[in-house]
Amino acid sequence: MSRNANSGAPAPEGGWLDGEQQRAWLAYIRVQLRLTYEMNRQLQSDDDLSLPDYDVLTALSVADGGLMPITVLAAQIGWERSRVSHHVRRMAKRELVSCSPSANDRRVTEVSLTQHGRKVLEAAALGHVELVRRLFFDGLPRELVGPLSQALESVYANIIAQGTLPPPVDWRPPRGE
Amino acid sequence: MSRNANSGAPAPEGGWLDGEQQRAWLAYIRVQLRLTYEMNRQLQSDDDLSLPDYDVLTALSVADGGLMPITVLAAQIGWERSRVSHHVRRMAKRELVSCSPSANDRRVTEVSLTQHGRKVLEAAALGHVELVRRLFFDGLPRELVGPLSQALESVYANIIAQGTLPPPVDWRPPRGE
DNA sequence: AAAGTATAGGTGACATGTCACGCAATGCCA
DNA sequence: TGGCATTGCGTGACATGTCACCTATACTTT
Repeated sequence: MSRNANSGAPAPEGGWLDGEQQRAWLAYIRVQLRLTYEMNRQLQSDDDLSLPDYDVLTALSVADGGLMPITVLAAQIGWERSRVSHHVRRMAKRELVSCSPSANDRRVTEVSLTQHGRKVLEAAALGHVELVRRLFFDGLPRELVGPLSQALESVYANIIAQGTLPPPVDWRPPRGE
Repeated sequence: MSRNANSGAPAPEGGWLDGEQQRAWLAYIRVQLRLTYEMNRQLQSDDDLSLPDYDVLTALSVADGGLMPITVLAAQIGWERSRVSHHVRRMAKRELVSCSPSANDRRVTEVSLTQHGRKVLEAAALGHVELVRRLFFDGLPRELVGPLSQALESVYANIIAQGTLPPPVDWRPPRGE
């Protein structure tokens, strides 16, 4: 087990991950693949929404005034801007969101939740949350919820720091170190 | 559906997740979205492989004889069979894998790693693992690796039990570990 | 053995995601 | 004020993923 302290050089350099890390990584990948698939499927068949649709609606629903520039939205949900651009156009065609140019800065397109979009989201949230609880939390022992959060939050902070996408607007690195 | 195993009834029934769960879920979603994006991007630009390509190659590389029926492959990596079918056809066009009918059961298509495919995978693995270490494990305190594995393995077992996709062929429900 | 059922896989239409690139509005500065 | 880089987005071409449905082969029953 833990033969090495933290961020020294615990891994076989230039090679693989060590045993413990490999176990964690395999578990992560497996969960990720199936969970994404299942969520997509449930939303699609129950609510006629894709998981990406749902991500967009959720982000907008918690935004101030249910309204957000495309760039900000992209940073919130970790997408490229062009992906957001394509996607909101399609969603606008389905009346889930609407896009309008900002008066302030005329380069900016503000994406907002429509009445219909909000209703669809509220309807979908129930089933989605139920699925998440059933697939994810029903399998997760109570005492591991905290450590899991801590672990993933650490990882997230690191991804923000090291990755190529900009952080969400409200992001601040967790407690000093 | 399964009854609530936690006698404390911590979750608002039919409603949202409780506070701790919400925290875990938000962390999970954030990590998932960005990490997937970054992995895809790195493989694409460094090795001319998509993340799905990599998943397929990896699964085949650990298979007995580097060879696997489509259905088995699909179960291993948590895809639908038709997705695998489409994808391996494209990969075959790029000489990364090859498909041939099984002599045993003539419904079966065996997918196998080509020499070229194996070389490409080996070349890509270095950079990919490096990225995983940098983005994921460099941000993860040593002492949380174990709990994280445990948590995700529990979740995975539950997803297998509750989900719609078949388990991998070598999967057995975890017994006290 | 004929008929019915289950299983492996493929296909076509369509939605989605990515990349490279383009345009227009803005900011900067000599 | 006239360049010139920067920023916010959109677009087109193409790769990818999903669903509904199809065929062929194997298995089971009668």
